[in-house]
Amino acid sequence: MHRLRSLVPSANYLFCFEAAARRRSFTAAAQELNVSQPAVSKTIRLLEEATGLKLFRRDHTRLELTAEGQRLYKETQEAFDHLHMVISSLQKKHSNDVVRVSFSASFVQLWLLPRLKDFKAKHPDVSLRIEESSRDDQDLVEEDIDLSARLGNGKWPGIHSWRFVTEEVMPVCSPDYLREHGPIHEPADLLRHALLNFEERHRTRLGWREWLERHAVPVARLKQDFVFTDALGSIEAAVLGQGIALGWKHLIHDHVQAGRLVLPLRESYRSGQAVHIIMPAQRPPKRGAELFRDWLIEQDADGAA
Amino acid sequence: MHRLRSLVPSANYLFCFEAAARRRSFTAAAQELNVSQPAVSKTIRLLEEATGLKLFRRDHTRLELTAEGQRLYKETQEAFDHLHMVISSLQKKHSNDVVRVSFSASFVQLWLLPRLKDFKAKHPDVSLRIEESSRDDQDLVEEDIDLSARLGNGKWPGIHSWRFVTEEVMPVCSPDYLREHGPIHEPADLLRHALLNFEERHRTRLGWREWLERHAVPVARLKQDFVFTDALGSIEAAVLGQGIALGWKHLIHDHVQAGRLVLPLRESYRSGQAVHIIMPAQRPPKRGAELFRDWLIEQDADGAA
DNA sequence: CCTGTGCATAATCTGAGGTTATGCCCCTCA
DNA sequence: TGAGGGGCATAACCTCAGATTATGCACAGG
Repeated sequence: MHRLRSLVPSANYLFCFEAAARRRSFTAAAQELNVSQPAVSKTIRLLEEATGLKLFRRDHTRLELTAEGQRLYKETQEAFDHLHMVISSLQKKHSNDVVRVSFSASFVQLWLLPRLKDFKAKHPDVSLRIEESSRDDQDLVEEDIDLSARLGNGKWPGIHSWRFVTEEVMPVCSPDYLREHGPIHEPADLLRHALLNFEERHRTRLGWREWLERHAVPVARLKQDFVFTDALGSIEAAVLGQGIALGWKHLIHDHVQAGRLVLPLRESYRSGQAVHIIMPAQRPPKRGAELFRDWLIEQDADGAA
Repeated sequence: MHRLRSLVPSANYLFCFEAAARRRSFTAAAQELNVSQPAVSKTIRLLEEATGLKLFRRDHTRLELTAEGQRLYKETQEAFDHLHMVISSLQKKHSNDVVRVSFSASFVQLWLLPRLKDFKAKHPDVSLRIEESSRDDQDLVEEDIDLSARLGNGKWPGIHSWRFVTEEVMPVCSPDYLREHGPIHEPADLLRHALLNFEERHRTRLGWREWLERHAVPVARLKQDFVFTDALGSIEAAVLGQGIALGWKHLIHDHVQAGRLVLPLRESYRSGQAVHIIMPAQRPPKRGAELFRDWLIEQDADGAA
C-alpha cells in the first residue's frame, strides 16, 4: 500500500476536492460530479479529517481555500493533469500505432477496399498499413504483421485465428460473355469456353482442372487461354468479357451484386476450408488491430453471400 | 470533473495498480491492501478496460508489466510520492502552527471554554492545543508551550508577560444555600458554615484561613468540611449548594451572571497580584499565539467583573 | 421581514467494490 | 505419471463507503 493511502484513504476524495477547489463551491462541484451537495460536503470533511488539514474556510455565502487548501489544489491538479497526459499519450500511441495488415491482392482490391470507408468512419484513429502479399506462410512476428488472412483449418502454431469466410468457388463471367457464348447447361460445357486461370508462385489455389474433376468432368487436355499471376487478374478479365474465371464467393460478391459478373452455372465447390483472420499469439495485440479484427468479423462475409 | 476521471473512473484503481505493479503479483498486492486476490484481479481488469490499455501480461505463473504498464507505474508512483510529500509537509507546517496553551483546569472550564467559540470565529485558522496543568512553574520552552497563565507580579526571567486579571477572592455560595443558611452579615459568620476548600499539590493558593485572617477573624481551629484538589471542584460543589467556597473573581464571573452563585458578603480580598499571560522570551512567538494573547487581553477580564 | 442561497447534519439507502467458491493452467516433486 | 501447490480469472453473492433525501442554520439582498 502506498503511503499516500495512509494519508488519503480514498484517492477519490481528491477528485472531489479538486472539483470543489476549482469551482469554489460544493454545490457546483456536486453538479459537475453528478452527486448531491451533502455528498461533497461529507467527502471534503472526511478528507480534512484524514489529513488533519483545514482545506476550506466556510462562510455561509462564500467558500475559500485556506493556504493549505490552495497548495494541495495546485499539486493535485498538476498530478492529475500529468497522469491524464500519460494515459492519453499511451492510449494515443496504442491506438495510433500503425496496424500492419497483409492480404492477397485480390482480397484487398475485391473485398477490402470497397468496404474500408466504413472502417475508417468507425475508427478514424486507427491507421492501417495494407500490404499485399502472395504468400500464406508469412511469419507474422518476424515480418511485424499485426493481422492477416489465411486459408485453412484455422489451426496454426503461434497463431490466433478467427473464422472469416467459407471457401466456396464457382465459375463467373460477364453478362455480355454469357449472352454471346451461352447458354451453359452443365459443367462439361465449360470445356468449350475460354477459361481464365491464374497461378501464384508461392501459393496453390484451386484451379480449373481440380474444379472440373470435382464435378465429374474428365479433363484429358485443358486449354489454358490465359493464365494470370493472381485471382485478381483472372476475375477482372472475366469482368471484361474475356472468358470464364473461377471466383471465390466473397471476392466476387460485389461484382455479382453490381451485375458486372454472373454465375453461368448453379454449381460451386466448397473445399471445407475457410479463410481465417490471423494474428500473432506471441505479443499483445495493438488496440487498432483488435478493432480491425472485430470489424472484419462484423462484416459477416458468409452471411453477406 | 477532472478529465482524468473520464479515463480512470475511480482513482482508487490506481492505488491497486501501483501495489500490483510494485509487487508484480495480484496475490501479494491483495495481502498488502488487505483485500482478496479476486478483488485485485477485478480492479486491474476494470482499469484496463477503462483506459483501453493492457497493463499486465498474465502468464499462469508470472505476471509482467507491459511497456504501457511500466510507464503508468512509474508515473503513478511519482504522482503519489509527490502528493504524499505535499500533504506531509503541509501537516508538518500545520503542526508547527498549532498553538500549545496551558492553563489550570479551573481556568479552562470556568473561563476559557465558555468564550472559546468567539476566538474560533475570529481566528478560524488558528488551532489551539489546550492542556490543563496544575503547576505554575512550567518551563515553557522545555515543555513546548507557547502560552500560559501565571499568578504573580509579572516579573519572571525569560518570560514575556501581560497582565490579564487582578487577583480578587471572595466567598461564594448558591442562592439556595444562602436562603437556607443565611443570612451572613460579616466575615466572622462564615465560621458557622460549611467551608469548601481546595489544596493543590504543586501550587499554593489563598485559602480560607488566610482570607479570614485578612478580614480580622481570629481562627483558632478551622473546620474543613471538604477539601478538593483544585478550585474547580470547590466552586462546582458550591454551585451544588454544599457550602461556601472561595471564588476568584474571573473564574466565578459566569456562574454569578447566570445566578448559579451569589456573593453572601460584600468583602473580598485583593492580593495585589494578578494573573498574567506569559509566553517564552527565548523564541519568536507563533502568529497564532500572538493572536490568542491579543484576544485574551481584549476580553478585559477586570472590566468584565 | 421575507426569500433565496449554500454548507452542515442526520437518517436512510444502494451500488461499487468487496468476498467466497471454483476453475484453469502451469510448475515441481516423488 | 499423478498429486499438490501456486496464482490469475470468473461467477454468484454480499456489504459498507459513499451516496441520497430532508432539514436546519446563517447569511445577503430586496
